[in-house]
Amino acid sequence: MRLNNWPDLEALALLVTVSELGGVGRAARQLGISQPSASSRLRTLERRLGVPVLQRLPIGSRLTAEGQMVVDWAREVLAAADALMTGVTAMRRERGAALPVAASMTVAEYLVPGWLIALRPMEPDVTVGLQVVNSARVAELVLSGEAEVGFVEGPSLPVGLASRLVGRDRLVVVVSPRHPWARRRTPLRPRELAATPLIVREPGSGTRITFETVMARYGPLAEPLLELGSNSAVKVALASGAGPAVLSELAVGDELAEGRLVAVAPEGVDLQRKLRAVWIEGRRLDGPARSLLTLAARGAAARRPPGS
Amino acid sequence: MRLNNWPDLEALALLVTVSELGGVGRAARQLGISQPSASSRLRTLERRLGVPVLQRLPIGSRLTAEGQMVVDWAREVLAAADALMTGVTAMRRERGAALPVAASMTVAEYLVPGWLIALRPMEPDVTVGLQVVNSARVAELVLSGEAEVGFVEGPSLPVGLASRLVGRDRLVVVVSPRHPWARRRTPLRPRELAATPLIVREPGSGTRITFETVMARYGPLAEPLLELGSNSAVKVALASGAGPAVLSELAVGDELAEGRLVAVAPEGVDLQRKLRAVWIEGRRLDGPARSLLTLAARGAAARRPPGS
DNA sequence: TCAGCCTCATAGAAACATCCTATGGACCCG
DNA sequence: CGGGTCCATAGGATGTTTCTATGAGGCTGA
Repeated sequence: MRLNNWPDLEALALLVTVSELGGVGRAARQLGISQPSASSRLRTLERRLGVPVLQRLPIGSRLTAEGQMVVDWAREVLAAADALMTGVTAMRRERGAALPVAASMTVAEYLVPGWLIALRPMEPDVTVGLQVVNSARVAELVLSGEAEVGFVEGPSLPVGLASRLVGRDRLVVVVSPRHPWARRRTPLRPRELAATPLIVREPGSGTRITFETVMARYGPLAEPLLELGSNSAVKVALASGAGPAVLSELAVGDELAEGRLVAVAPEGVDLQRKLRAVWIEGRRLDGPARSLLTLAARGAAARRPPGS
Repeated sequence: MRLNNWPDLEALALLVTVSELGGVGRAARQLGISQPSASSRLRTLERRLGVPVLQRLPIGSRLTAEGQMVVDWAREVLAAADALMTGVTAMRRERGAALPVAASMTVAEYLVPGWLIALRPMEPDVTVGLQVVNSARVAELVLSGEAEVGFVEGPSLPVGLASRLVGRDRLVVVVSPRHPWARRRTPLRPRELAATPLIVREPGSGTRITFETVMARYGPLAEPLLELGSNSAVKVALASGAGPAVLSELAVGDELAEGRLVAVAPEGVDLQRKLRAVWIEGRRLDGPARSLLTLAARGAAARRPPGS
């Protein structure tokens, strides 16, 4: 992760806008900067990338073939940055949010920003506040009224709360492709898994609790190999070849799809868990809260696995 | 897509490094900048985000809970930016690349950067050159020796080329959740699909050719509603509610999972296609080319759908 | 108890990039 | 050939980042 030579997100956003509007000046106007400023920024970007991305014509500007690719990649970067900023903005509002939300870490990290981005065009004036806490505390916050909607993971559902399924998640045992388990032919027995020191999330996290609850009947768990405070810290440890880890499928979906990590399914163990929206029982949600729930549930419908 | 207030990628990379090394000064040293510079940049980042992310202690710095989230989100942003820069860097090298590669657009856009990032630690000194062209031209470039390895999509495989499966992809018919088809209960008949004007990629693209080849037997296709030059341009059109589009599943995986787009499967039509690495028949690949193929094939194994 | 070593923060000057307004060159159209 | 579009360049103001040098605080071991 070297520091230098990262592209400038504002320049990328400008380029994307140029590709949509077909002109440097038009894009500048839309983004509220002057045309020469846009022109110069795009030139700087091109120099930095080392590839011409724009074909300047007297009637506007079109992308080169390379520019096409850059724009598509840039959209991914900007989408991730938008998720970051949306999440941070929601976390910043402690008081005074029109829609206070509490979510457990995995849901907050991987799902909430997407929902908020989708919510924005539907409810442009609503400020959402986000508290990231463990599932037990989510329930407390919702019951006390400090959060209007909560999102929890894991098996238990406190009384007094109504809930709706917003997604399913599965804990997966993953190893680096270089790890011996990546090539094992014999199935992984639950007892062997229980006896193996693992890289896990910190105590109290939903991921950890779910795993320990499910594994309880297969005997005592070995001491963790390593305890880390976030999903991505676990992934970093995995990347350097360290032992098996337990993570949410949401956290490692891309890595599994691209073969950067390998999942080892323990035989006969159901590590699926439900992700639920919760609110005070009997209370009728309306307005922004209702919109948010609809969005969240829509994702659940799409994500439902074929066999269930 | 407003211009202002995007986070600074260099600052995010710095924060991620701090989280890994546990200290501002240590991170600065690793990134080759001075410690006060790092300190000031992090302060600017915090002010911009509006949330304290670091707990400064006399023995180092630890992340706050918010900082943990920010770091995890930032890793996603930086991964996307890394893919962009890796792709652009590979495209820039016209001549003199130790490993010249040609790829069709979908493969180049969604898979090649990941492979190159994974290849980097294995072959640190190898410069990869990337040409993004349509599948027919990929075959030409490989046969003429201008590319050592090629990646193609689609049904046809020219003679004289050996190939290896590196992934499967499926074309999907997608609509926005607001489109009538998102709620249709009756199955989509191939003939109705053929008769519907669609948003499609430009003629000559692998996506378009595959679709037209498969649909040929269901009667003549309606004139396209819109022809666009890149996957993400199609997605933008979809987002504003426009009619059905045909895209690669690779391009819309996230949108489907999050419910931002809805897939409508045409009844009984197999839109799956194979993604293949190709090279000159009889030639034995070794060195970096072999490593690249191994990486690509590894992804294919992980991505193989359960039923095949 | 205190020197030495670590941590991060602050100060001030130099370098750099971006911003703007104003202008110029190229093209199209009536 | 004027008037509209487009993008590029020039020049000066502004703001940010960079560096080196120094300060404040805490741990550690003599």
